[in-house]
Amino acid sequence: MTIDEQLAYLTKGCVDVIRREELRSKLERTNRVRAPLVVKVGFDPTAPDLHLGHTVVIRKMKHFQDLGHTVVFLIGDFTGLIGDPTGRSKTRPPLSREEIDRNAETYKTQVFKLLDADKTVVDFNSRWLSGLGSEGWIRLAARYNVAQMLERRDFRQRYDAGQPIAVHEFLYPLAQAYDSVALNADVELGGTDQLFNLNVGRDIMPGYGLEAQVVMTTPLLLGLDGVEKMSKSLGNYVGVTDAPGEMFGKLMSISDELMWTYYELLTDLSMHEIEGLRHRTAAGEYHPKQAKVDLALHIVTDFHSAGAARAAAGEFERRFARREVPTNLDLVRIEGPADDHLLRRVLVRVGAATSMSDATRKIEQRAVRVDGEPITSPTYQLPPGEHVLQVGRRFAVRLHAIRSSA
RNA sequence: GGCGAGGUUGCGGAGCGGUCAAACGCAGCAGACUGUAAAUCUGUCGCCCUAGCGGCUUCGGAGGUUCGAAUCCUCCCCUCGCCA
Repeated sequence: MTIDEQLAYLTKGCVDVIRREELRSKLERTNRVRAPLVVKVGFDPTAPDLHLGHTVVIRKMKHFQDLGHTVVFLIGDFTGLIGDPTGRSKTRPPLSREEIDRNAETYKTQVFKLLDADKTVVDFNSRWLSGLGSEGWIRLAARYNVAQMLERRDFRQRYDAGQPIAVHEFLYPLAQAYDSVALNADVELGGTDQLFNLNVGRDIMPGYGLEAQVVMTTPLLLGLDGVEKMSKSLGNYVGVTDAPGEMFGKLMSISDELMWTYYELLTDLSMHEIEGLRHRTAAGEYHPKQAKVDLALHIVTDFHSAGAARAAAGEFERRFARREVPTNLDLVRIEGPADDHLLRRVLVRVGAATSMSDATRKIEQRAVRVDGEPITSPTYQLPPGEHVLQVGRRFAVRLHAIRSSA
């Protein structure tokens, strides 16, 4: 790859690149002396449950790794004690060493689906921050001034509004910045919300006799709804540990428009290739559904395998496009007195309905089928034996009904 | 500290003594359609049952007034805006 191609690959999808020329000269130098760049990304030590939104920056790490650079996955176990300022939270209760280690392991199993485990450095910032000492902290704090701190928007707003800003809140960006010093980072990546913190590292490094790091930010990923950012609490997410079929199905539910954003942020395809696909779709040469299937295949392959992705695609086609009964259904035993075989109760029991009322509604809406036959009676009793129960298009199980008087 | 505004069903947001399980929008769920769990349209959207102009529990919390309260009164808790 030429330097220009490397630049394009590394900056694809990024919102800020500060500064592009510096990144270029770092790349030129590294190609010359064959020393990899140190690329640092910080992660919160609290329970990691990653979804595709988090993978945008992780994928960017991968891009650096693809080009032979050293990626440091930095777990902020020390900064976690401070908590990134939100204005509300006080210092957080410290996580125990065991909790931190456990969370780190969870991170690894999820993150190494994208990153190369052998080439990734996992580190903890307590390693240098807890030994910094009072003097070190004072020296560090002396590198920045209040006016600079107030450039951070939430600090500025609170200051202007006369709301309190605790002094320790200023320590967070400084600690994060010091991480860059300790690692002698060439590049720091983060979400757009991290721009200020990343820039602090950039600002203080020269004072420690180091070259300022390049700062790059990745955008927030929109969730499946295409409106809100992807978040677990909003339920519009795809978890990196989601099963292949679920992942595939969720991805097929995004809008045609959002699909192109996902192509940009969730695949390694170049912008040139993506634009090509987009034009062919607009021209009617490439079907939008096929484009979405291909996107889902890419992503499911990344987190599972090509085989699992193909299987998920086949199952999806069979189940939703052709409306056939899915294969490999779970088998649930329904055993008990007649009352337990009331269809509504069964729906709740197997998780197809959230309440008896919900189950009744679904039956009334002709959404419930037993052995392919729509059931419309709210008082339907499941006959003994084996049955396939389908509720709506997305839910199906095999049932084994056994009557007993007890 | 001073002065205001408000807490309603997942979210937003009506209601301001009975016809309120509570308008409307979003999300959700289901149906039709289709190129998919896209889009669009329709229905639904507290809980329970023997399914009915049925029963029960909801409108920050606790009391009270009334035949009857989400709607009025009292106290309490919390949030938010403006001034300092």
